[in-house]
Order: sequence, then C-alpha cells, then structure tokens
Amino acid sequence: MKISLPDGKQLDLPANATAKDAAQAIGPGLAKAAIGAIADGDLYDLMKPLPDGVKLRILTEKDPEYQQLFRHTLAHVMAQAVRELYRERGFNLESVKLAIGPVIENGFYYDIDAPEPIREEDLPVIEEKMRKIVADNLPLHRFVLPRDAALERFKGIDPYKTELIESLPPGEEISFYQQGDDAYGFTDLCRGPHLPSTGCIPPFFKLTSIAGAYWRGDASRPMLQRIYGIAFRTKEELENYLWQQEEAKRRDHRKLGQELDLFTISEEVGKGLPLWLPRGAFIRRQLEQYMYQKEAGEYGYDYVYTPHIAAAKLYYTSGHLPYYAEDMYAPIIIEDEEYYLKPMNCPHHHMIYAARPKSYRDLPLRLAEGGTVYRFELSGALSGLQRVRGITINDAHIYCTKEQVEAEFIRVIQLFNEVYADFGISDYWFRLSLPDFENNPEKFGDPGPHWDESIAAIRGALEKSGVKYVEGIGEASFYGPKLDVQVRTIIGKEETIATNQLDFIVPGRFGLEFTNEKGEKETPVVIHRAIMGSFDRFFAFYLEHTAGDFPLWLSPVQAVIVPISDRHLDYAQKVAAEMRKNKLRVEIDDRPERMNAKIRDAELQKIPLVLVVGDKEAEAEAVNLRERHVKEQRTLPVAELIGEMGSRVAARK
RNA sequence: GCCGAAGUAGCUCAGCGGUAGAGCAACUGAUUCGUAAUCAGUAGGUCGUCAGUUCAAUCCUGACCUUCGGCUCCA
Repeated sequence: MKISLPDGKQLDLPANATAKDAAQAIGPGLAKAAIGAIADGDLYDLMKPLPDGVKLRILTEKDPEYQQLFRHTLAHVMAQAVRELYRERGFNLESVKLAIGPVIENGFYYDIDAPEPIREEDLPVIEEKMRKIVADNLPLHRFVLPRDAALERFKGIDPYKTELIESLPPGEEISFYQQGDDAYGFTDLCRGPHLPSTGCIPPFFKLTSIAGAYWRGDASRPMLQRIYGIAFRTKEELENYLWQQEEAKRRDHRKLGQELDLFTISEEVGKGLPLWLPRGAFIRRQLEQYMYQKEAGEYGYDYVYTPHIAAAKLYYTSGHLPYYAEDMYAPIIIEDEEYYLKPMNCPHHHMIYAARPKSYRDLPLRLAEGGTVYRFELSGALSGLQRVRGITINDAHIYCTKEQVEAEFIRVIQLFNEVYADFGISDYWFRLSLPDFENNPEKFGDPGPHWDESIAAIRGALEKSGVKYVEGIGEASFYGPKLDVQVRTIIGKEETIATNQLDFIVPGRFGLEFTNEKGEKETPVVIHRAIMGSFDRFFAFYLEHTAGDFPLWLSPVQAVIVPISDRHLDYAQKVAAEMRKNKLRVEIDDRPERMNAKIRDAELQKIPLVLVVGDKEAEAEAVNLRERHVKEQRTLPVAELIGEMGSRVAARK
C-alpha cells in the first residue's frame, strides 16, 4: 500500500501498515517521537491500520492533537486504577462495570458502576495508582473482534458495554485497546485513538470530582458514578486552569451577591425565589430603565402590563397546556376555575393584540414588558440568580407581516449591538437554530415554505447586519426558528444569554389577524425577543463579568466621602449635598473609625470613588479623589468632580 | 427529580458522646487620625428540622428540608 507524506514523498508499505510502521520507514528518530498521526484529516493512533492511499502526517508531543490522545488514554488508566482499587478491597474485576470514558473540554471522565460507592477520599488513592501506571509505562495494543465474540466478552458481565456494542451499526469494526497484561493491565472496548504507551502521558493531571450521571443521560436509566479528571500538556496549562477555577469562585455571582448586599435567597420565601436587596434592586432598576428608554424611546416599542396569572383556557389556546405543563407551576383553583402562574408573557400579549382590530398600518406592533414569569425548574437545577423559578424577562413581541420579518430582525440585532456595547460585552455571537425534520418530525411537522421563508429572512438579517453567527440543527422551537445570543464569559465559558424566536404558528391559534391593503384578513407572524434575556440572569452574568466592579452609572453608591476627623463632617455634608443636587449617589462614612479603616471598607464594597476630605480640602472647596483601580490620588474642586462624574455617567463608563 | 457532599452566631470557619468557640460584622465607650483593619468592653446560637439509640446527642442512626457539585462533551 502507498502512503503520501506532507512533503509529497510516497511510502510503500505492506498492507495493513500502521502509522507506527510509516514512522519507522521515515526514520528511527521520528518512530521514537511519534505518538499518533493524522490520516486524511482524521486522528489516528500508531496501532490502527491505515487505509491505502492516505495522506499521512506523523504527530509528536508538540502537536495539539497530543492532548486529545493522552486525555483519552488517561480515562483508561483511571479505569484500570479504579479496578485495582476494588480488587484490593476483595472484589473481582468484573464487579466494576464500565460505561463510557470520553475526552472532554479540559480533561476526561469515566462513568463507572462500582460494587460499592466510590468516595471523595478514594480520589487521591486512585490518582496515586494512575501515576504508578503512567510510570510503569505500559504499552497499548489494539485488536478487533467480530461482533458475536465482542458481545460474548461482556455478556452477563457488563450490560453497558453490551448495549454499546449492540448499538453500533452493523459492519462497524469493533476494536479493543489493551494496556499491560491480564495480571497488571486493562482492556477496554474503545474506538480509540490512544497513545502507544501509558508512559507518554504528561504528569499534569488531577482527579477533580465525583458525581452521579445517568447512563446515556437518561433519567429513567441507572445512575452511574462519574469521576472527572483534568489533564494538560504542561504545568503552566494546568496551573492556568486551576487559576481560572479560583477566579470563577472569586467572581461567583452568589458570593458577590452576598458580599456586596445585592440579593439573598430565603428558605422561608422558597427556593429559586430570590429577594433583591436595596443595592441589587437599584442596579436591576437601572437595567430596566435603560431598556425602557431604549425600547420605548428609540425603537418604537409599546410597553404594557399584564397580570402574573391567567385562566387555564389561555394556555390551552396557546398550546402551553398540555405540552409545556411539566415546566409550569401547578394550577391554583379559584371559584372552581383553574388559574396558572404564567410561564411566558406571549399569550397575554397576544390577547392585547387581539383586544382591538388591527390594520396593516398598525404593523409592526411591538409590545414590550418587563414580564415576570414562573417556571417549575428542577430543584437540582436552581442556582443563585442564574436559574430561578421566578424571572422577569426583558420581553417583547413584534407582530408583523412576513415581509417585515427581515427588517425587524435587523432592528433587533442592532438593538443587541447597542445594548451590549453599552455594557462592555464584546465577546458574543448569534446562533441560528434550525429544525431537524429527519430526527424529530413530531416536533417540527413538515418542512413547509413557512420554515424556508423565515429561515431565509433571519439569515438575511444576520448577513446584512454583518454580525458573527453560527447555525445549529435541532434546537428550533416547534413554531419556528430560534436565534440565540451566545456570550463567552470572562473565564472562557460559553453561555446563552438571550433567546429570540420567530413564530408563524401560534398567532393562528389565537386567531390574530389584521386587515391588509386589499381589505382582506391576514394572520401576522410574531417575533419573540429578549435583549437582556431575563433581568435576573443578565444581572448574574454581568455581576460575574464585572466581578462586582460596576461602572459609575450603575453603582448603587457612586462615591463615599471619608472625613479625616469629626471636625470635617460639616464640610462632608456640604459636599454630599452639592453632589446629590447633581443627581450623584454619595454616602458619608461618619463612623468613629480611622480613615484607613473607612477606605478599606469602601474598597471591599467596590465603591468606585472615595472622596477624602480634611483641612486642606475644606479650605480649598475640594476633595481628594481616590479612584478604584487607579494608583494615584488627585485633589480637585468639587465643581470639577461633579462635572467629571456627570460626563462619565452620561457616557455610561 | 436523581447521585454525591455540606448545613454550628449576620458572615467566614474551628470543635466534639458530658448541654458551644474564634475572627470579622453589630452595639457601648475611649481614640479624631492623611490613603486597605485603633483599642477596650457588651451582646449574640433549640449547633437545618423531626424522630430514634443513650444515664446523657451539636456529635451516633434514620427521615425530611435547604445549599453546593454533577446528570451524553456519547465505545
């Protein structure tokens, strides 16, 4: 068989040659350094036979693909270590059943069904054994078995592997990887690829946690124990990852919410139902007012109010009942009638649309509301303000004609761009979610012209706006395509921050219509859109984004005045009064504390500006300004300070 | 919901089969100070809830509640 190399040279090798053979043919130095290969774009290990005629590139530890290989092999090393642990405890090897052990973003995991639970304390022991296996440099071998022989191997021993083999398409090669021997080693059903030997694994790995995970992610199937590990090529990468974890903890919105008195969650009130403390509420109100001014002021939205509950009938019309019932709070019975806490604002808004006859001249009609909705989130999924059971959505529904969809999406995208720029969010992109007619026909119905037209309109809007976007199959809603907004958080995680949808089905269910130019009745389409998503989640994201260092225009307390001694209190009052007259939010720290203590507390509270006033300042009608994150202090007249703060607030900085 | 871990003062945490401790915060008093913690004192807890074991439970056992991590990134 022939193999071509990156430099154009051809190798002539015997049939079923592996990348190892190819490396050896090139030279002994490369053969020694080789850890894998790329064959026609696919990652291969050194053990798997190459197809004839491929383009081959040999990989060494310098190539980025190395990471994927050692993470995968580490999962096997961990499985071996776990088995050995249980063997030492008197269990036989078969009693430790293995499910899957894939490579993940920063490492790997393995799902394990052990005869007795793996405990947190076991992790260092397992890790120790893993390091020994790595040090013992066990070579890996690959072999294939026919399907019945493979099944025979696991029959009555490991139901997970059996199921995996059964779900493989017929004709697919069933491969195994073995490291070491039967006495000290491990064999696993695995499609590979792997390193040639456990000794090639860099020592920068760590088992991080243990958690439950359903077999195949299905809550009706057995719960397995999942051990997570991280693994990196270099010490620096490992340390960087650990630092990121620390940073994530430091920025955790729940911790900051506690430290900065922003919100609290009370058992008495109920889980997933946060209380906004005055400072947090202040910022939220700023967010709401900011959006109100943008939407009602510049973007032609009409704000409405709707109640928090509605009769069951409304949700039968919308289709939430029975399809969405699982995500809704149980009904409230009043005078023998069922009422539901609203899970979404759209049905109420549809009723507002329907309340008066509409003409094409009324369209597009943009109904907006900071609408509070209640959703029955799984108790285990609740988390601070990120996932709660009562949220207030920065919601709006745009009723328009099909022809107006593209233009309206362009306006929505423009609004996103403006708002996110004002909040200093730059790393975000759009994700257009399309239907998956093949795999989920019940959900999406038939691929009719509705779908094509609406997808084309959104795509057109994205293209014309020139924004970054990706497309994904299957995440669309049953009533139309979805446009999510994805952000990269400060620690590099991707998150969905807002969701927009096009809806060409539900308006019809509500009998919504308008009279067109010809005097005929037509059904509008609806764009569901939420720029900030929910204020709750946006606030949580923004809190972590800024680490609680809010810009001046959002800070509940913009400045704290620190009088050096009590005799400066009068002057402090005067400065404060002057600032308040100019709509600045200022407090005086008049505790009988030393100046240093007051400055420290203001720093810990992340107050943007500290104004120190003493004899010199009182004399000069000035303040000494200590700005957060600025090393140098400066003294400036009060009038100048007020001017400077005013322009910063106006510029939203 | 399910698996695992945790729950001790407002916060962060120590402790332990013989009915609780620190630091910070709070309060009182003294100190009036020039850029990240002045000193002293006072008060504060059914040790998440409810049962059980025990002469005795915050500690051991069980149930429940709440919080935290995780629940396909598919051999």
